[in-house]
This record gives sequence, structure tokens and C-alpha cells, in this order.
Amino acid sequence: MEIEKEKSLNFIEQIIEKDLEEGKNEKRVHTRFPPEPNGYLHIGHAKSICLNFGLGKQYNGKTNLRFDDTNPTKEEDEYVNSIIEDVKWLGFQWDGEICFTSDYFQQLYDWAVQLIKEGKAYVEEQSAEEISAQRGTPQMPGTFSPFRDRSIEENLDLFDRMRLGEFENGSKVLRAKVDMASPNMQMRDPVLYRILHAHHHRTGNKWCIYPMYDFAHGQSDYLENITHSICTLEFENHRPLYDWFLDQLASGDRPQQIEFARLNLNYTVMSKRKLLELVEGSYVSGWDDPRMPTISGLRRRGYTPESIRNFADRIGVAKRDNVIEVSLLEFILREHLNKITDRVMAVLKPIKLTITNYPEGEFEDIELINNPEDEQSGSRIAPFGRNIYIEQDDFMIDAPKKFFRLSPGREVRLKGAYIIKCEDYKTDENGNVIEIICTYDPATKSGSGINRKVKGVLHWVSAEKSIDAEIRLYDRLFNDEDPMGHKDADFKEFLNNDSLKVLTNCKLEPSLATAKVNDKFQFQRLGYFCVDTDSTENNLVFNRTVSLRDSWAKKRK
RNA sequence: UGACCCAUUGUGUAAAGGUAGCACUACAGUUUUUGGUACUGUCAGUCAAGGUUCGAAUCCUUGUGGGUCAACCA
Repeated sequence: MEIEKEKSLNFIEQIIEKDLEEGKNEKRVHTRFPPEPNGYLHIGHAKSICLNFGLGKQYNGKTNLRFDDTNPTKEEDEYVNSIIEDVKWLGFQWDGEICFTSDYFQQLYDWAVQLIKEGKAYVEEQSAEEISAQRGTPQMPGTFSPFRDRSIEENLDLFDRMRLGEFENGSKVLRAKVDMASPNMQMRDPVLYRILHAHHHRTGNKWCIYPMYDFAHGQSDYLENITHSICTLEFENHRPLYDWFLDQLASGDRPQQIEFARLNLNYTVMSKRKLLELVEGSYVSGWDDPRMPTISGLRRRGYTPESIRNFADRIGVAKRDNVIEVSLLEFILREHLNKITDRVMAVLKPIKLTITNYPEGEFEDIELINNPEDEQSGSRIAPFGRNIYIEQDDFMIDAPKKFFRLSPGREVRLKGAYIIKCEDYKTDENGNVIEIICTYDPATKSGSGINRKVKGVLHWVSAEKSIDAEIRLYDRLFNDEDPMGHKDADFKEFLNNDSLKVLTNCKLEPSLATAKVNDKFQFQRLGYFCVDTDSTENNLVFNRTVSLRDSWAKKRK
């Protein structure tokens, strides 16, 4: 860690190091990750998680996990649990207990009362529409509410009765008296509290008034001794208000809000609302559908936490809007999977191949290296015999010169085994090839020292001893780089109809019989695959996490 | 039309007034019992115009382009 001291700092690290130099906050660094528990986390959240927890670790500081649960109508324990699981899975541990904004409801209420007593807040009785109309426009100053100059006593009484449940939803709100003429719309007497007769996932029915985000967030940061409150760019305009509340209510060290540009990825959508639409419309199987950009989706797809952390690290942090290419994510994924997964042989679209000069009913053990990238990984045995399966794509009747695979009269090596020559093939009545007839050269067994070069090396499995599996081939969910970027078209019009292909009767080498859910492999020459959560002992199911780079596929086009 | 923010190869991100670098992508090649990996190379950039300076991606001005803001959402 100390060695890579030369690494340049992003703008947040620069701010932190300057604060440290100046001795701010007793030289503490304390960040927080503050999701609202109203949905599942996605890879955009992962960027924020890695940023906040990363900074905490980097500066020997702390990082809190706080659920921003100020809106009981949208929030549920189900989401709390999934968020906790995702943060842990990504490899992070928060300091102290998990925090909830709802833990501070009493303090927030007391602060609101304090503002009223100081003449800085008032109870508003107009409708949302009227308030909105009076707020003016960015170009036009707003006008005062007729309730703005109520007496402190009346405000106190009304606010207390709001809390006691005397009023209906929407009938009253508490507003701060800030500046109706501010060019910043956030400052035009923002709402502090609204009435919501709703069950809260943690406080139950104790409260029927709930603080708004702006009144809760900065103060929660302050209460938790947060030093750097990092959020996304859309809160930039809220910062003056964030500071205004703290000016009124805080003393001593105060958190500072810093905004960064959220992550955008091409060929997907990232907003919770759109993802929900995909789930509810059954365009995907759920929040953890392997095509979803959710953490749970990526996990099921076969992504590793390391790869996601590494991705977050490499995309950097800045303030300009950005769209990251998925190819970078995939590169980083492959980079990790290449190092950690065993190579195995699986035939997705099998075709029979018979070696006529190999004795019938006989088998031999073929030793295969598990992972050439990892000497520790050792080797395993696969059975070889007269009848095997190879990939349909690896045979062509009239093959071009650059086709390094099997074709009548040509030779290839079977990975780890022998060189074979295609002597003939059989077709059905429609002309489809149904069997390939070959001979093998017994002198060419792998490791025998014979130095005969052939261009092609094919993967294969024993016909009799292979096992069956279902394999799900996933591709990008959208055909369009920016599904949301079309004014006249709904994003769902750009869904990729081929984003999932289910293959059954795939043939796997027998060593895979013991594979457990989540186990990851490289299927030689095909890609990286993992065992899906749907998999059972009698029905193995694999997901394709990502294909291998395929320069042959490119050449064919 | 107001306020705030942003602008560096196709993409992302560095260079804190002093050689525009790194990664991905694309393309070429070497190695290879994976058309994988690894390695090498090629293409390609400071939004524009002024100003300050010996010197500007960096500072200033103006313009242009993009983003955010007018929920009792966060």
C-alpha cells in the first residue's frame, strides 16, 4: 500500500488531505454510505460504497452504514436486508452499529421545535399546489405564504398537534423560513416535516410526521460525527440548505458535503424506477436476474466482488458526467476470472464424433491442467474413448483456409489427448451433419514428446461418461448504448430479444458433477460460467458470466 | 430567461503555470496444446476566441455545448 504512494489523488482525496493538513475535525476522516431502503442496490451504488468505505480505510478513518428511512410509504425491511447483504458481499464492514435516520426522529423533532421557537420555522396550511405556485420560478422570486408570520405560540401548538395526529395527511407541513427570493429554489422556504399516517418499518406507529431528506440528512451526518458527506451531483443545489440547517443547529465540527458524478454504464439503465419497471413487467426474472445491473444480479451472473471493487477503482471519481463502456467492466471481470478459475471442458451444442481406430468399450484417463495461470491449481482426470462429443461450430464441410478446426481431410488436436483426422461424416435426410468420423494417431498423445504441430485444438467430452446440464447464455439486456437517450421511444423498445438463450442437453466433463452453486469455471474456448442458484443435483444449471474474447468471431464478419 | 456545476484521443481518468501520460476500445503483430492469456506496436485529445505570462490543459474574460434545480421523494 505504501509503495504506490505516487498515485495521483482524485478531487475528494485532495480535499481530505487538505483538511487533514489544516487539522480539521481533529484530523479524523469519517464517511458514510446512506441508502434509502426502497429498492435493490445496483452497480452505481457500488461506486459510492467503494468510494466511501475506501476513503474510510485509506485514511484510517471510519465509515457508517446508514439507512435513510424518512419515508415510511416506500421503505421496507426486505430492502434493508438485501442492502446489508450486498455491502457485505462487496467486502466492506461498517464501523459500529448500523445506523438509521429514524433513530434520530426525536432529536430532529426537538430541533424543529427549536427552529420554531427562534422564529425560523412555521406551520403551513396551504395545499402542495398552492405552495408550489408561490414558490415562483428560477427566474421569478417566490411570494410569502399567508401563514409565514404566525406567532411562535401558534406554530408550537400546531406542530405539536401535527405530531399528536390531529390532522390528516397533506393538511399541514412545517416549513423553514429561509429566503423566498433566493435564486436557489431549494432555499425558498423548504418543507421540513410532512404528515404521513403510515406504518414505519422501524418506528411503527410512533410517529405520524416525518422529516424531509433535507432536514434529516445533514443533521444525521452531524450526529454521527461524519466529516465528509459524499453524495452525487444532483444534490449540489442542496448544499447551501445543508449548511443553513447546520448553521442554525450545530456547533463544533461539522460535516461537509462533497458531490461527485454518478456512474453511468452503456447498454443498460441504472435508475431504480426503470429497473423496477423491468421487474414488474416481467422483462427479467427479478431483481437478481443475471442481466440486471443490480449487485444481486451481478453476483448471480458470476461477477466477483474483487472485480467490482477493482472496476470502481479504475473508473475514477470526478465531477463531469460520464458514461463508462461495459467493455471495461467485462475486461476487469475476465482479468480476475482468468486468474482464479479452473479450465474445464463443456460442449454446449454437441455433435457425435467417432474415432474408428480406437477400440470399442475402452477408455483411458487424460490428465488436464486446471489453470495454467495458477501453478497451485494442479490437474484432474477426464475419460477419453472412441465416442466423444465436440462443438457443432468446430466442424465445417466446406471450410475456408483460415478455419483452424475440423473439416474433411483436416487434422486437429483434441485438448490434452490426441491428434485426429476427419475421414468422413454422416448427414440426416435434411443434409444436417449428425456424426463425424475420424481416426486418431496413437503416437500423438499429449505429453508424449511428439512434436507435430496442428493449427486447431478442440475441447471435447466423452459421449458415454459426460454429464448433462442446462446452460443459460446471457448477453446484454439492451441493443442500444443509451436506451434512455431517445425522446420519442420508450427504453423498453431497445431490449435485446436475444439477451437470454437457454441451452439444454449440454455435455460436461464428469468432474463437474460435484459443482456447487456459485462455483466458477472457465469452459475452455467458450467463456466463464458459474453454477446458478436454480441448479440442483439432478439438474445442473450454469450461467455464462462472460464470454472469452473471440478474435475468430470478429474475423468471420 | 435565474442560480449552481461541468468541458483533455471513441470511452474513462491523470498532469496543482514547465515533455499532454495511463487504462479500456479499435487495428496490426509475436508467443501459445484455449482463435483465451501474456507481450509488442499503430491510430487518436486539451470546446472556441481573446487576455495574463518567458511559458497556459491549468489563471482571467467572453462565448459555445452539456448537466442540475421550481415533490408534502431521496
